[in-house]
Amino acid sequence: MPNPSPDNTKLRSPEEGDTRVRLLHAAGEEFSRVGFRAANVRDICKNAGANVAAVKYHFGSKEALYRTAWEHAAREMVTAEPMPTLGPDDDPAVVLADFMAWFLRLVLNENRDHPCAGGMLAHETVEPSGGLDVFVEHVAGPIHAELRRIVGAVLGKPGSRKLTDDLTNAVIALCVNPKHSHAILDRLGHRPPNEPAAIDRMARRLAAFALHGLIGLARDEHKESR
Amino acid sequence: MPNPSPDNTKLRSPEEGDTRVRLLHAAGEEFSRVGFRAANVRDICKNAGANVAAVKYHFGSKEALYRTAWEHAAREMVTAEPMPTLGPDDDPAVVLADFMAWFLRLVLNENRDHPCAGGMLAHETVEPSGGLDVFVEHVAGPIHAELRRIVGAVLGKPGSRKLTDDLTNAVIALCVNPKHSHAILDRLGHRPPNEPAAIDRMARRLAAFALHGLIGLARDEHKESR
DNA sequence: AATGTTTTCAAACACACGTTTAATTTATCG
DNA sequence: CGATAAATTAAACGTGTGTTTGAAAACATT
Repeated sequence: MPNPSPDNTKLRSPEEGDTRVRLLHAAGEEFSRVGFRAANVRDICKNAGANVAAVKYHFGSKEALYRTAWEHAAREMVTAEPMPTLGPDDDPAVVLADFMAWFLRLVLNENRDHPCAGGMLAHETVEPSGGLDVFVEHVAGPIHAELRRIVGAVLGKPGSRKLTDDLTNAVIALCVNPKHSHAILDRLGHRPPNEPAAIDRMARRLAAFALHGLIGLARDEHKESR
Repeated sequence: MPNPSPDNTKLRSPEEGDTRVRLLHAAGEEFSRVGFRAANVRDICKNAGANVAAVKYHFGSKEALYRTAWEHAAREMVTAEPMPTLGPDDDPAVVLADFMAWFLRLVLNENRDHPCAGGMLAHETVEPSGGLDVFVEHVAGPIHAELRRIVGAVLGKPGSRKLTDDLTNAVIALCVNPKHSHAILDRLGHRPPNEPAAIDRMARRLAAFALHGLIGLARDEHKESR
């Protein structure tokens, strides 16, 4: 048996698997930067100050290392900051604004609590190689579900399923696009913000935009149906 | 001199460079599917019914082939259907809706006039390798500029630069996200539409959403400033 | 037909990269 | 200390892949 540290994902004690942890860090950075396929095991090991064979010894293969890095990243993303949820007495409009600000921070504020997840996700979206399932189950799924509830509450009366879905996705689009289209926006001279204050300003704007859109649309539907 | 067909990009006569054209087609498909790095010259040549050496002979290298395929794709994207523009007597709201419908068709309706551009763009966004510059100059740039004019007109009074930029990007986000997040939406059970009718329905919804958002925000600004 | 040019082809080259091996060092423990 | 296990290392292996070569085929021109 080549892998004598059979634990699942995270380091147990801060000491165990020193090189294992370093490898996981370096791997996260590299996978996040260039994606699974383009990532280079030798480079990862060099950055981790480890030998090439270490990845086989500690993880088994490049792919296993990738999966582990993904679990790591997904967990970081979820635990970094709690997701706002809609309580029974909350004003849906306020919660929506909070939610969008939180979401935008999650997406844009890459350098802090979850340095790899964003980049890994971007690559995984375009070139799925397994990590997406982990991500959807632990991150995207819960986010989507809660946001859908909030959007539904803002819309008021039930409304069609498809409409709520489309609008939920629209709100997501607003928050996610600044990151997704980063490379293009850059070349167009509109670099997305990265300091918390600027992110918050943008979030407020987008929330206002979304709110007006949602309640306006709800009014239209209502008018139409009577 | 190894490349005796020195024309810039497109086929002149339907006969010239038969294998050259076949190569360009196959390359477009493959690059669109898996991106530059993961694309395989041998596979491309096999699908084109050409020899491996053909890519060197006709284009010079894999990278040159990629650039040529990109120019091809960008041109297809631009010429497929004319972009709606805002004339002096047009209603900005109507033009915005038209524009968004056009944009959404451009993005989602992959299988028709520009089968490769969408996929190539997606990969290029995540892993830039040169094609992005071509794309931004010929496609993204003009689209962004015109949409910015339209958004400005909908907003009415000048308004801050940054606000107009953010909102332009917001509208773009609404149109582009269904494609970008395709893999995730799929796993969540919300497959984006691909038949023209469904695309149009979605476009109308998103346009209404955006319109309410824009004029609502413009009202807020106005109120705030007096 | 002869000659020169353009195009195609099978084979091989060169190198990057994931993986593996076998030996060496380091840690653990009776 | 000495023995067993764990961890690390340098070197090599095998394969995938972009590129190149040199010759043959197809084509054009006189």
